[in-house]
Amino acid sequence: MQVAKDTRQRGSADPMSCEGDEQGHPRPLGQDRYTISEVAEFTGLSAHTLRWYERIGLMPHVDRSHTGQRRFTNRDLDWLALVGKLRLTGMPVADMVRYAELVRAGDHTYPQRQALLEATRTDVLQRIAELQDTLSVLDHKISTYAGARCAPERTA
Amino acid sequence: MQVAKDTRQRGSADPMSCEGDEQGHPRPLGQDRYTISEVAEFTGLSAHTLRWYERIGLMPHVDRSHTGQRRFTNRDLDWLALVGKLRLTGMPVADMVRYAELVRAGDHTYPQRQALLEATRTDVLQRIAELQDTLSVLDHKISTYAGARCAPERTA
DNA sequence: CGCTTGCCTGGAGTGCACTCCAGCGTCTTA
DNA sequence: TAAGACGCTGGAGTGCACTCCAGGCAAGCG
Repeated sequence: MQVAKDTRQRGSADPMSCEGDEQGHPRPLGQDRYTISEVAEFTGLSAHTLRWYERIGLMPHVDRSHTGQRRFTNRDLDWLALVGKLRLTGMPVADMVRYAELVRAGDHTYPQRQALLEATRTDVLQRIAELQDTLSVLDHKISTYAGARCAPERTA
Repeated sequence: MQVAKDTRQRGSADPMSCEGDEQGHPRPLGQDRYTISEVAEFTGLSAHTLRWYERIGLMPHVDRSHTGQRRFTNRDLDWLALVGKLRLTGMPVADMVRYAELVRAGDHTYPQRQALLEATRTDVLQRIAELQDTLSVLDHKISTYAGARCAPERTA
């Protein structure tokens, strides 16, 4: 399990790549091969989590050094950035795995991927609306407390 | 554990109450004493969850009928509505319990409650910003898929 | 050469927020 | 008054998303 030569260098972030063209990371190093701990520090995920993501298929298979250590590319970093965004939306990991599978399956899954993202988009819009609603509730209560003239409600 | 007479009727939602004056529920029944299943249907929480909320101190102690069954009031419904909102913000249940404790502790905790809500508010604002950021990423990717002219990225 | 540091693996453990169960009592409608 | 729906309790179980562990390579250094 630790003999996978350092093969092809997967041309770094070419500006026309489709998965992972988000907004160009600060690119912590000029390099295109990061160790797991570099990626951990950079993404805020733990090394454990990164390995786990790979195990469950949420990462495309990551390159290995000649001794079997993971070497992440800029493309991997971009993918992780997308995953991070999707995670913020509350999308379950299983759904992200499904999306990753579609990506792995090839170009012919474009329509499904688009549909999935559009569903997510709808979701996000709704969540934003909910939060704004919540915000107004909070503001209301805060102003009540600010003008602290309020009957003792439920306190015996 | 099942002898708690139907005592005081805790004057229903008087318009100046401090906890739970959000936006007036559709008030499913004209009554002020609801069974657990009514509340479950109304809030979307399960009866299990309602009992659990009470156990962990997230509900003020709920009235009981003469046979020990729970009888929720409009005020309880209002409280649950607030809890629902806070839950949407991703606030951990433990924090909501802390807030509930402050409410139980009496009026002198107004400043802490206000601080807690303001922290939550900041949180919510940040989360909205994140989601809007995510939204723009999604829109970008969706439009990429829509104009489906995109190189075969990571698919062998 | 030995030591430290970093990384590897499969599998077990954790924390959160429920969710369900067994076994029992109560209420309602026929 | 009998049947079936509803409610009660403490405690065990579930699903998710990590998080940690033991035991073991491998590279760099004094």
